[in-house]
Amino acid sequence: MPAPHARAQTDRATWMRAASRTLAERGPEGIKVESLARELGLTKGSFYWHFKDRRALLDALLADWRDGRIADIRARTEGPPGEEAARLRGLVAAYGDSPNPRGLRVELAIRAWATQDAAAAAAVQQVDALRIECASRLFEAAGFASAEAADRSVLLYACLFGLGMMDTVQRLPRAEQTRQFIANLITAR
Amino acid sequence: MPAPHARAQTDRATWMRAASRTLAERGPEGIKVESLARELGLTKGSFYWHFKDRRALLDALLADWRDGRIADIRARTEGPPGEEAARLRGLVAAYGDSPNPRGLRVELAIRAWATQDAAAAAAVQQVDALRIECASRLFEAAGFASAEAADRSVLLYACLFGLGMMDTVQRLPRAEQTRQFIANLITAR
DNA sequence: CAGTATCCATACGCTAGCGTATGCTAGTCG
DNA sequence: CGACTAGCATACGCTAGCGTATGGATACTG
Repeated sequence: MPAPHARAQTDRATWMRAASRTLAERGPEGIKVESLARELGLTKGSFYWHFKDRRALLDALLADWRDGRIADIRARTEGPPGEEAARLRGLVAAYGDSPNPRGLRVELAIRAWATQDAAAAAAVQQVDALRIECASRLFEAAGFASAEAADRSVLLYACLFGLGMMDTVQRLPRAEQTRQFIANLITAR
Repeated sequence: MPAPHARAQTDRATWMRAASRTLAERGPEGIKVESLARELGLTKGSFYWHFKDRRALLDALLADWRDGRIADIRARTEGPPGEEAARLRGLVAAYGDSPNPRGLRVELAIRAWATQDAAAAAAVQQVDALRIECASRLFEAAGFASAEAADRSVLLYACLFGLGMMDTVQRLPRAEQTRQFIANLITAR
């Protein structure tokens, strides 16, 4: 019976997608079972069939986000040797591409959430640790010593999230040049 | 009748202080009239005498924060000429001093709030604009051209907030060295 | 085609929290 | 000493939202 299982996964994923959108737009407190149901044209009956309770949905969101981030980091940083410089450039440019894309909004929402929620904090911590580790390897391949490579990795992600929180600045005309300047400072010897 | 007026201000301020603590610890959604009342050993009767409604408390918090930040920036960056270098060092070291102090937690809570609330966004925007402006002047006094001074100011605050969001990294043993490394990169020629 | 599992709707109880209406008390003032 | 006000308490109505209980439909299975 592959069909029922597949359908169950699909509809559960539908709830998750709606919740993820809401997380980006209104934060975790904005994720309400009955609101999602209205939005999807369903009822709570469906929700409580797919999830034990509201918390289970939140935990599933966190797990999905964490796994997705981990896969993304690996994809961006691992690979055949000799292309570390290109991967580093790609990493630095990754989030800067579009202003406040969905991924960044979710990221910021979860990081804010992490200050109040242990599970969110744990997810953030795992993702951060791996990010620093993988980025450090690229910096080391670029010729930086171990300690400085780690420092620059921290700097990279701090700037990423920090700039994401400064909407005003992000919309300034010089925003693109500022991002370029910062990117150079991060990677420059 | 100076006494009644003074007392009214005092008790209003009591509500505000409690709300500010809650804002730092649980975010704006955590600020609930009846919770605060329990915490203060009072009742809603008192609250609704001092504030029109819950939103009035939130707006008052935002106004207080904005005014406080503006005063703080001015105090840190303005003054007699010739001491710009010292003031710049002080500015860079300001938030880095203690890990996640109350001020930073409030800051992050309000910035997260600003993604969903127009009033919070406006407050953040005003504060950001003045910060960039004042910090830029210090960088210019340090010899940087106008555009680069602005870029470095953005970088400074982005790192500040970004590092504040990375609790994990903040608690690492090398955290202090990392902060130093970043501070140097921000101010170095 | 009877049985069973899947998926969702309906209907209910319950709590937290906002806001209001009104009462009570202690000062203040004429 | 009566009237008035400031400051708070008490009690109420109301809504949003969580979770549960139960019924119904659809589709697959033997």
